Amino acid sequence: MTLQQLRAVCEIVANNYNISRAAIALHASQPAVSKMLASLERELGAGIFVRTKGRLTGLTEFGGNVCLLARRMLHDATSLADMAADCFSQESGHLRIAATHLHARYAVLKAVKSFARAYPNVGVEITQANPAVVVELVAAGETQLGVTTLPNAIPDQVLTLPAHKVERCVITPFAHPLLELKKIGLHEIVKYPMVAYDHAFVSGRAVQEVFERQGLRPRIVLKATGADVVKAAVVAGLGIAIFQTMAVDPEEDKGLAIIEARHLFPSSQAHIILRRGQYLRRFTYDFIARLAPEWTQKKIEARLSAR
Amino acid sequence: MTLQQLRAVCEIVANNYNISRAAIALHASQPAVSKMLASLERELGAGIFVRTKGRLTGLTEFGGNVCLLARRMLHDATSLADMAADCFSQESGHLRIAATHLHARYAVLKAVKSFARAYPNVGVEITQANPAVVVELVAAGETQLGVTTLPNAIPDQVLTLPAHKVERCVITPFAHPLLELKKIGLHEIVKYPMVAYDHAFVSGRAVQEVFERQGLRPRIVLKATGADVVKAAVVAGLGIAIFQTMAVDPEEDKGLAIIEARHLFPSSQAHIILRRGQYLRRFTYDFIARLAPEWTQKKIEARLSAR
DNA sequence: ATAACTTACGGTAGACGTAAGCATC
DNA sequence: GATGCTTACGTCTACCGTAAGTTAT
Repeated sequence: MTLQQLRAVCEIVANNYNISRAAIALHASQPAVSKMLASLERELGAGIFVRTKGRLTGLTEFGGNVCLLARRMLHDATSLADMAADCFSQESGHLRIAATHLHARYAVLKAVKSFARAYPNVGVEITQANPAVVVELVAAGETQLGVTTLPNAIPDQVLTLPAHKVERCVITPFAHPLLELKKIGLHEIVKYPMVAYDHAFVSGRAVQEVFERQGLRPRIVLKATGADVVKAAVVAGLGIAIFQTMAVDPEEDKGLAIIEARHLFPSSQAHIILRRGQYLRRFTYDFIARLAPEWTQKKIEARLSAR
Repeated sequence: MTLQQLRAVCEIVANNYNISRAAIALHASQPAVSKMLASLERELGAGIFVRTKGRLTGLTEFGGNVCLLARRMLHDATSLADMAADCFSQESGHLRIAATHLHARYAVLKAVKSFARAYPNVGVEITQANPAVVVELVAAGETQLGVTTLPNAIPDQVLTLPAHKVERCVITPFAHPLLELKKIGLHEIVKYPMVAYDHAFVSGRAVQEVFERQGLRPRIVLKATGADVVKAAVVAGLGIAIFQTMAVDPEEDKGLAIIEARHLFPSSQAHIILRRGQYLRRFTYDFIARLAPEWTQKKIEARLSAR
């Protein structure tokens, strides 16, 4: 039994039972992967994949178990390599992060800025995805950490550390009637035309529900999917918008006025997602500290070992 | 990184940092093992063992972590092989059991008798050891299961399933005055000379403490370390003895009379010891069922996955 | 015809064992 | 000198890639 053979099995599964694609992912020729699989199945004396009409179409029951154990073994192998890298030069390697668009754009990017200066030899990769996929990527070990609001289902392979809160505010052009008020409420906001996130976005839906619960129907003049588009629309005077406070900066966003509205809209909690049993490089802990200073290495290790 | 390299590391540790012995255990030449280690350390770029004066004397901090992960990976590998063997022919393989002397001699041996008939191609090995070592052997994966009373410390790698109780009785030669009594008590027993287990044995000490607590001092005419010696001494009329009920059989032990005494002496609990995360062959479950019918495969799997 | 897996075959890297070399006790 | 690890070297396996073969869409 070889780690390479197990790698082949996992990669074949990850590529929809297509040996050719798996071969590409493994930087190997297609027959080589075919033989890795064949030799492993011969050694174990049991089929791992279901073959129909000369193609792989699925895992046998046994194959499913193989896959689970193989994944764990391969994760352990990378943990070993990571640990080793930490022993001498802790300053080179790769840090892969999965995050939802907003966190990637602001919280993560801000942390990366200072991190990249401190670790010039660490390559940082940010993958954008929705919350469920972020968690999956971390669970699969594709990325060392994730930053997202929590999706509905959380596999027990991952650990979630609450980080910063996402508060909401109202953004308006300069010189808007709302700016005159001492304290704003939903009824004032709904008087003015509004630029909104598309429904598909979690934050968009959360805001919409607040209005619905009060029986209010804001007049949406534009729906957009990008934060920058929404901002530009507000600056252009198309309407006001409900926005994540973290996503707007008085310095950068000239032409925008910000009205705190955390009392009106639910704040959501950003979480850092880690994979249980994954060895984290020192610089990964450092990165997390830049993202959420309250999560020191000691605290994280305590959480990882507990339960 | 190769599984073989990891095997070498673990075996070197298991053999007191002696590469030569590890080589023998691995059925390989000594230079081969030396090179496995060297190539692994070179690949990882970090020392695993502490070398002083040209010899290995211990693990580095990193090496300790390597060892832990390596062990898990190798366990996973054997689990894979075991699972595979279960897929087609579930009737050949090896079953290794660690047990204390008494359980090995009676409970385990009895189960092995019928098991061996059912699985002629499964080789059974019984290792005798004291409770602490039994648990260690299971924790290390050296044996699939252990049968013993619980030692003081139980590592969390193992799972303990309560099995049969060990009750005590009084054995006497035929035609002994005690046999006339309807119900016996400590005060009656202490009147007669006694053959006893050596103090060193847990069961010997447990019995002795019962008398001491009552301020009674039985007259010990012989101390012996083997159950068979004690029995023979009783038959010979040297005295009576307190014995584990399971260790005496009216059929086999001619010349002995048995008086139940479970109300006088504490009964101890035998436990089946399993390693968490270890894949158990079907025949292993079958063996456990012969040992303790209440522990079905389903119940065991539930316990293994819980916590 | 194309996509996809397997078989065939030749080259090469690396793994292993024997033998020799060094160090320590 | 005995024990124990490393280096050196020759052999040989087995792994990999190229290329051809087979089968289903």
